Parts: sequence; C-alpha cells; structure tokens
Amino acid sequence: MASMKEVARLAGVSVATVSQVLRGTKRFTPEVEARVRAAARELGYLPDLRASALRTGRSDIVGVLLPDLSNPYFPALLNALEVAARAAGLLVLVHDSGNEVGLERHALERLASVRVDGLLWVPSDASVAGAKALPRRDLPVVTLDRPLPGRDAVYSDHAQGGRLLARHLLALGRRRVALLAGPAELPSARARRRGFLEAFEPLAPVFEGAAGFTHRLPEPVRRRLRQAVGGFDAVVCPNDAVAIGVVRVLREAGVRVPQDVCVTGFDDIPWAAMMEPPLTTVRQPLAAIGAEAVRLLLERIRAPEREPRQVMLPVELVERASTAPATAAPQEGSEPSP
Amino acid sequence: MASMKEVARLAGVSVATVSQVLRGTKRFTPEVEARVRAAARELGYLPDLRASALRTGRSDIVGVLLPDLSNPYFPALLNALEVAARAAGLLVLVHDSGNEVGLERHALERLASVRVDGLLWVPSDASVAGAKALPRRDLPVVTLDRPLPGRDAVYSDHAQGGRLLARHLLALGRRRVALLAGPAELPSARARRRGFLEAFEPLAPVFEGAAGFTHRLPEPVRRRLRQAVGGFDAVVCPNDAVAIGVVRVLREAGVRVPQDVCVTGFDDIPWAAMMEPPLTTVRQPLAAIGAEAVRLLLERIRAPEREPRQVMLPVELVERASTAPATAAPQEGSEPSP
DNA sequence: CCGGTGAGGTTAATCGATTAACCCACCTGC
DNA sequence: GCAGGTGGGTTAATCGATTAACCTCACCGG
Repeated sequence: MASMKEVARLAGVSVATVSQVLRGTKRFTPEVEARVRAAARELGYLPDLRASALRTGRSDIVGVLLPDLSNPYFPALLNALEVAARAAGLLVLVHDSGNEVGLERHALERLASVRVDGLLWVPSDASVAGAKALPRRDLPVVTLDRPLPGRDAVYSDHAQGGRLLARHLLALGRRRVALLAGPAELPSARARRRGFLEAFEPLAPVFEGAAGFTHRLPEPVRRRLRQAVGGFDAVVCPNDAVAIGVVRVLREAGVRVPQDVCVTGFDDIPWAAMMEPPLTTVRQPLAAIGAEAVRLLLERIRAPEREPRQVMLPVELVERASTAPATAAPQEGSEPSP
Repeated sequence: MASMKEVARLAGVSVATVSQVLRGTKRFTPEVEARVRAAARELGYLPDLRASALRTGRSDIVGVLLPDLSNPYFPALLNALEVAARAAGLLVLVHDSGNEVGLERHALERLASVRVDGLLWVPSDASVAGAKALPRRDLPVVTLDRPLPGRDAVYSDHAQGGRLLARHLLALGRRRVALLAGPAELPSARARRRGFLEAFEPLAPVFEGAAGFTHRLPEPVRRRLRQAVGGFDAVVCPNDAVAIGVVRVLREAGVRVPQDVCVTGFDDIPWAAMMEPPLTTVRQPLAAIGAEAVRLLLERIRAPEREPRQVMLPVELVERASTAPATAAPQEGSEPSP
C-alpha cells in the first residue's frame, strides 16, 4: 500500500510537501499541488491513520463496550451509537463483555491500548454493582444507561417511564397489578420500579417478582404468574424482553391479553411493535441517547478536566394493543387462545 | 499515558530491553526482568498498539462492514462475527453502509486507511448487483452471505433451505403456495427461490410476488395477499422479517395461521421463535458462519495470493407452529382472530 | 596467553505521518 | 543599495514500539 514517501518521489517533492498539500495546511503553486494530487491518485494513496494517530494523538476511533449483544436492546443501542458516531466522523470499535467483569476489565485494557479517543460504555451488572472494572482515569468515558460515580453519563428517565405506565394502567381501570422488577443491582431497573410504585399510590401491586432482563423468565416467576391467574389484571415488566416471556406464559395459561390481563414492557425494542399483541411500552429515545453520548464524549475529550455531567433524556409512553380498558367484571382466564 | 521510554527510565534500562522483556523475545537476568515488570506495573504501562501495528504491520483489528444494522439479521450476524473474532484475539471495527454504494465506498476507504488487518464484508445490494464499490486488492476480504467474484466467501446453502421448505410443505399436504421472493439482485434470495421451485416440482406456486427483505411489505403484495385469500394454503417468505409482515396481513384479513395458511420464513432470527405463532423457518448457522469467516480471513492474511475459496454451510429446517398439516377441506378465512 | 563463544544489554534504523523551524529567492519601499 | 517581507519549499525531530546488528565482558579450552 503506497505511502507518502512514494507519492513524494513520484511527484518529485518532499514528503512534507505531500502532507501539507493533502491536508491543505499550506499553500503551494497550483502546479505542485496538481502534481502531488496526481501522484496520490495514481498510486491509490490512502493515508495511514495509525501513523497520523500516533503523531497527532487523535485516531477518530471510539470504543463501544457492551454487556451483551445477544440481548436485543443492545444492538438497537449500538446502531444508534454507530449512527451518531459516524455523523461525527468517528469509527466504532465494538466489544462485547459478556456481562462479565473479568472479560470487561480485559476489554477496557485492550481498548485503552489501541488508544481509542474515547469510550462509550454500558457497564456490566457487576461493575455497576461495585465490582469495579474501572477504565483508566485518562481514558475519556461516557457511560450509558447505567451512571457511574464521577463519570459522564447519558440515560433515560426510567422513573418517569414507570410513572407513565402506572398512570396509563390506572386510567384503564387496572388496579390489580403484578409488578416484575429487573436485576436489582441496576439503577435503571430500580428507577423504573420506583417510578411505578410512586405514581401507583395509594394502591400497591398485588405481588412483585424478580424477573431479570431476558425473555426467559425464572421458574418461580412463571409459577407465580400461573398460580395467581385471575388475581391480577395487569403485568408490568421491567423491559420488553420480559414482556414477551410473560405474554407467552399467560397465553399458555389461557389468559387473554389484553382483555383479561394487560402487559407492559419498557425500551420499545423493534419487537415490541411487531409482536402479538403489539406491546404497550415506554420508548427510550435511542437516537437522542446516541447523539448525546457522542456529544458528551467529544466534549470530554476536548476538556478532560471538566466537571462530569449526567444527561437524562425524556421517555415516551407508546400505547399499543397489549393494554386495554378493563371490562365490566374481571373474568377468569376462561377462553384459551388457539 | 506512560510510554515505553518512561518505563525504561524508571527501570534504568534501554527501551529495547523493556520491549524484549515484555514480549519475552530475549532472556535477561531475573533481576532486570523484575525491575522492568515492576516499573511497567507501577506506571500502569499499556503498550501503544497503534505504534506496534505501525512497526509490525499487524493490528489485530478487523473491519466488519454491514449494509444495515437496523435489519435484525445483521446484528445477529455481527454478534456471531464479534464472538468469533474475539476468540481469535481480534478487535472489531463495525461500520454500517446504509446499503448505499456511495457510503460503502467511503467506508471501505476509511477502513483501508486505518489499516485493519482484514475485512468481513456483507456487500450492499448494489455492490452485489455490479455497481462495484470494490475494496483495494491489497486488503484481505471475506465476503459474507453474498459471494463476489474472486473473493473468499462464506454463505449458507440457501438453495437447500428452499428445498427443505418445499418438502416440508408438501409433506404437510400444502400444495397451493404463494411464493414471495426477496430482492432480485441478491443471489441468496434467488437461490432460496430456486431451491424451493426445484423441490416443489412438478407443482408450481399459485402466484409469486416480490417482497424485499423487510417486514414492511410493498403495497402490491399486501393487496395480492388479501385478494387471493382462500386461493393459497401457504406463504413462503424470503426471510423471517417478511414472514412477520405476512402473518400480520393475513391476521388482519381474518386468516388463521397455520390452520388456514402456513407461513414460513428464512434465517431464524431471534424473533422467529418468539412471535405468534412461532415461525417455521430455515436456520442459518450463524456461529459457524462467524467462525468460518474469521478462519478464512486469517488464512488469507497469511497467504494473500492463495486461490480464493467459497465455503457453503449447511442449513437446517426449524419446524414451529406457523406450519401444520392441511385439514380436510381448505376453508375460507372465516374466523377473525381477536 | 590468546582466540572463540555466549550471555546480557544497548544502539540505531524503521514503520508513516505531522509540523516547527529554517532556507532561499525574489520583491518592495525608502 | 539594503533591511525586511513573503511566497514556496525543505529539513529534521517526533510520536511509540520493534528488531537487526553490535558491543562488552566473562569464561573456556588449548
């Protein structure tokens, strides 16, 4: 692959001249500029970004470190981040930590070693919980979704999302709610629950359960849902994936959604709109999150010492067919679906 | 961020020694080795991979260029690729081309400019069709899904998938099939169709339509499906996303799936198992695709001049509830779902 | 006592670009 | 006629690591 030296030789000038012409940092006679460009074109010259990064200290590459690409929320987030990064002229180095602190620490080192300009990071559950896999202090970092003390962070207003759901269900006349919570160590999951409880007052859930964040519900929760059939008229899930699992369990138990029981999710991943029935959920503003995260990261790169910021973005209730007004009397799950 | 020079100074040796100790390429007295390691640890030294890449010519970074991250198949593929790459000690630079030749060409240049060791590439529709956005000849490339002349390629046996579906439907007694095809310029889509037609002989579809590759069906196809209700007892879709759209249209038209009409997909994206009804589809062996692609890429990097290879991987029929045996008489779409 | 060998380090070139500093010729103004 | 610009290039240091080549002893055998 042709280097600047070869371009310089072909054009009959020094490498300095080539560099300066190509970057437009100095003016030359039209004749020389033309010769340089022609030579570059002829050799198919492409600057070696490793070399310029080495010299200038900027690579225009950012790392994105995610806990689990197989969880549908993260690809959606990744997409948003990639779009925002691309718009800012940045390349994206993705890494999946498998939600494991060990691997995560390793990934952080590796990314620091490539000298990415900065890092967009969704910390693993354990990291959030305190088992710190902290990146070097000198690596600009913006955390997503899960704020970390002393770092810039971008996240949605989870509590508000919880409140919106509570109000929505109340407005529909649903008062016997089963509330499933996500991983207890995640502030986002806790905020969703908190917001819900707050706006649901003075009522309280008929029961609560810990469901994690995937569609594979823990056995206790499945059992609980089946046993309590008829005892609740709505299930509030910590995210969309869980909602999918819940709808499935309810269906199997012969419960109609939304007539007998409403189900709500959180995130508005693409599935939500597409499932049967389409899911009422709270939309996280992914595009805005991506844009904001990149903006914050660039600012932090420019001013490493500035006070860290937390940016909270508004969420939005998306009403779909998985929720509907309560009918006259709460019915038993009587008519099994096909 | 500490450099080797500082480590050398702290340890009281030359940078050469530091390099050699840390890489273990030469032996020193235990005493010196200890001093070097201690110094490195104390300074939190991390080698600058840009610099070593510059010197050694290998960065252990591969590019992954995809047409559209918002299409659910690609995140799934990306995940597989990332896992395989990680297992081989490679970092992944993702880039979304938006399925646009212009952006794609730009991306290829950018990736070549960072001097990635190689590229895993799913060419855009247009690139496949001939509007070439070819990467430089000197950049090792493995194409995925969509073979390109003179390049290494990894893809699934799409034709076989088509055949499996045809046989499956025939075995179920479904003979009046509507066949939807994907983008005509994609060999994969064509192979699926071809395989189906071949194994469906001597029968033929009652009608065909061009549906693209997303769940948003073109209006003509929607209309056609609605008008022809009762005239077909199965719809074969070019991929899972389209199948989702089809199920929805059929439902709205009051058709029961699978009783009245079977629907099949292709890919086995995560949704397939989760939708209502769970989708019968053909599974692409993503993990194997990822592993094979990375293997091929590493080989090509090692031996740039070797004859290009095409690796075709076997697919697998996944039977789920969206297909079922034909009942006695083909019924009209009579019982609208809720 | 001398040449040879090997262990243990160092010197210096190199990868490819960037950029401050410098050099030279020519022009301008007084 | 000369100080002082200025336009148009070049020289050379530098970023951080790698590695071939070399240097210096100590030790060994004859």
